[in-house]
Amino acid sequence: MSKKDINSPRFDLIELFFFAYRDFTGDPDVLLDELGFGRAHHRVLHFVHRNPGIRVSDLLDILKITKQSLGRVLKQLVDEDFICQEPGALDRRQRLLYTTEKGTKFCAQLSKLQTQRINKAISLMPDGSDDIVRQFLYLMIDENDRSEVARLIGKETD
Amino acid sequence: MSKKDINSPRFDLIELFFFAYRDFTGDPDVLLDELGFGRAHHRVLHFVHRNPGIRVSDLLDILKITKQSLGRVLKQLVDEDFICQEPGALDRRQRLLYTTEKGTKFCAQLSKLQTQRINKAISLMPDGSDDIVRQFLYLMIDENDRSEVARLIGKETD
DNA sequence: AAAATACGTCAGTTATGTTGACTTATTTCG
DNA sequence: CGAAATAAGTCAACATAACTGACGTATTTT
Repeated sequence: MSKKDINSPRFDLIELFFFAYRDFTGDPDVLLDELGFGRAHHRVLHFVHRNPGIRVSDLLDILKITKQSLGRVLKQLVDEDFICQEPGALDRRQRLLYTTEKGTKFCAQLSKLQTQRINKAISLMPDGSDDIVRQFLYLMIDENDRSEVARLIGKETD
Repeated sequence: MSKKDINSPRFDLIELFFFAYRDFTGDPDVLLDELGFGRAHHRVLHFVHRNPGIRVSDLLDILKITKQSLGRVLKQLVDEDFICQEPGALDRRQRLLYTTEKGTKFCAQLSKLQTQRINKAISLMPDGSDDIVRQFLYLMIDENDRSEVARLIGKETD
């Protein structure tokens, strides 16, 4: 059996994933910090921006946190006019979530930073690499959740 | 200009990265929880295992956390016999860190879970995909830190 | 002998998550 | 119609893992 057989731990990929994700999430941290926000705010803002009119309970499903945790950061984002709430037209118990203009602009700033990092990386790689990377990240997700994620990211954005 | 030009935010990769990393780190959480440990313990244990005899200050550099934060989890890992400390032979101020047999075994369990997830994903992808993925993750790291990471992951493990 | 270094520790704070219990408004269903 | 279910919010208490700042101790360097 060879030294690097099928059961060898993939320390390289494990560690690269750790460092890459840390720096990837580190970019927005600076801007968030200036507004007194953290990563929790970023996640909420991002998924509201990407899913305008999302219900609170669906946002909880995506983020997999509790109502109370979400409540705290959501309240701050609403108070500081990054997110607004509208009662549902069909079901008025719902408080559908939207980013305000301020929220949308800030969100664009944050995703621009992350996109720049991604584009710089991809630009140094062979053609078609982005598809490979996309496929890898998709397959790293729990099998049960893949279809829901596919639905989420399948949105057109303009 | 096309609808998806060079400046379009890469929402798909941004979100895939988020979900993939969450599930990737979620695997070990179950085992860690049984021992009353968290992800902080995992990171410390992992990097000590991969860098036997590492100095505390070098571990701090890798993890980019404070001495006080490390101190808490390290103390628990030492108290519960997952990590041991030896005074440096040349400089006795140092407390060089090693995993105990117990720590080594537990570490192997954790990286096995993560390796399985990686191998399952890679096995469904074209040949050579792992090199592309490795390259991508490497290029996502801050340029300044890449050489140090390269040194870290370049280790032979058996 | 003094200064620098490696490490540890005490005290207090913050961000983000948790559980459990309860309220209010609204919709659904027998 | 009235009871039950649902969507959302809130209060309180707690856990984890990070942070800052200050200080102590052993050891090495200058």
